Amino acid sequence: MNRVSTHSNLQSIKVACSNCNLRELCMPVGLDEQQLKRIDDVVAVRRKVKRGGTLFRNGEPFASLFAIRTGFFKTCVATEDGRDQVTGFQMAGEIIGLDGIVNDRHTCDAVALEDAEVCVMPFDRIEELSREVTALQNHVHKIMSREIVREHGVMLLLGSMRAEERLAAFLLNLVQRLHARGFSQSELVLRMTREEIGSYLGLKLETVSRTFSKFVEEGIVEVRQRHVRIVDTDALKRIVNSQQSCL
Amino acid sequence: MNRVSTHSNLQSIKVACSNCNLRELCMPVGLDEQQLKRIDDVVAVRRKVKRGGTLFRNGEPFASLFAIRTGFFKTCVATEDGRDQVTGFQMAGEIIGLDGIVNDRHTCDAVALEDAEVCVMPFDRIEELSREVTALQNHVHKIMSREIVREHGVMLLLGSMRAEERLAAFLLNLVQRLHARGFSQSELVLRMTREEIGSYLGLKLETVSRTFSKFVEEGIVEVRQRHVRIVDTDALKRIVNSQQSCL
DNA sequence: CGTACAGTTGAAAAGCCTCAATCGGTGTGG
DNA sequence: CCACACCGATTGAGGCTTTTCAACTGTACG
Repeated sequence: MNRVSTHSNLQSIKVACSNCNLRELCMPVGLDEQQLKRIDDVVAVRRKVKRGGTLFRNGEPFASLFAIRTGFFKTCVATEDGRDQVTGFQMAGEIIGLDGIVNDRHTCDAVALEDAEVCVMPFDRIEELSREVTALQNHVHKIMSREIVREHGVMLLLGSMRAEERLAAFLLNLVQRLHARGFSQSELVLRMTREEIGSYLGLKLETVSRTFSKFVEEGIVEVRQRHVRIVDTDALKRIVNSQQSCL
Repeated sequence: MNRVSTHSNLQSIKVACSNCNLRELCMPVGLDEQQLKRIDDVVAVRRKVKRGGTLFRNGEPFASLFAIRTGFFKTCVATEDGRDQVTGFQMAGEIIGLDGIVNDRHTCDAVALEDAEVCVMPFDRIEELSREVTALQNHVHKIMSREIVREHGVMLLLGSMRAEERLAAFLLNLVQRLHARGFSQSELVLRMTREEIGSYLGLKLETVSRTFSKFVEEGIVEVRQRHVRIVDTDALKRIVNSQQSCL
């Protein structure tokens, strides 16, 4: 099932971006041999996180960015009064921890939704090397900018979409990212609960569940627990761009 | 009224961060004489934008970041179907345009809500110089990370707060940022319409208006058009951290 | 096999939105 | 200088979406 399952159980194995099959996702392209070698040195160690475990927590000192090798994470922020908000779901090849740079402390929690392994990239090493390798510098900037743009999209979703539109947009986004990683365009396994989906989408879990049921009734998707099969992708796309645009 | 109103009308005046009174807001601190000089060279020109004018638009090629010298901006994203979402309000000393880095095109509009002037900072120059001046490199990273963290906060607001909490959080945030720029802690002039506030907060303009009225009734603020005087800051803070936390 | 937890579904309530009318300031032209 | 128009803001009434509370079902795991 998992395309990227060729990792060793040994922590001590030589970690090398240069022959990592996820390189195209988290590293810059078009590097020469020598630059690749140097980038290998950035990734010092890998780290495993069990399902339910945290990669980092709000308030912890920030030292490294993490590239996800396998597994699935959520990041969430919380207020003092206990309310919390999922700010994103991250999968293989994505970079996590950018929030910690500004104050040298993490400002959210990163929780593994399934057993995961990440590449630890000490941020001072990244800064050091990106002073010398222009492509890496540019890449770091693009990754951060991409995260800003992604969050703009979430703000649009939270600020102006109704429940059906939110869930449709969510499913399309997930399946698109999974497809980019070699998975199906129409089938996916949700790694998160209805409550976590709801938190991300600004909805209560009951509303998420009801909206799923509605999609099923309308023949747009098939749902069996966390297994989702998208039957009518175009219908989902139409829902996202609806906005009762009969004007 | 405007603390930073000593700008010249001439475009050709020597632009220098080294003696800009906003330097502490947009540039790194602790630079030596020589580094300051070099940073002066990053800011090539200034640009004026009239009220209602755009600094950049969605789809336009990205080349520069902009540091706001005077004036007030909003940034907004839009869907094809015409719905749009204000993603932020920016004031003097803040950096705008980070969204453009990832695809070399801007992905949102930046609109001046009052006559404004910005420092144009070509991004390739920034990258070039930040390879040599570590403090600048670090600063750029922190600015981007700060934006990511800010957006996390907006997501929390949009995803889990009710109208009163959103408006209270909004007012507290605005007045805090204005205070950091030498303005009053309790009085402010809104540069945006109720509709723009609503768009940012995921509410309709009528709801914003009603919520203002409610705050007035409760003696928390005084409102005369866009002039707002915060009478009871603690009450606003209590509203933000409410979450019917009688648990 | 039973317990715990995730998910579903129903009914009622709350909150926000929509539509509509009105008010108030600002700016313009007669 | 006043009348009018325009735009932003306010307020009311009714409707719709989502939430809340509750009961119940299904699945996973010891």
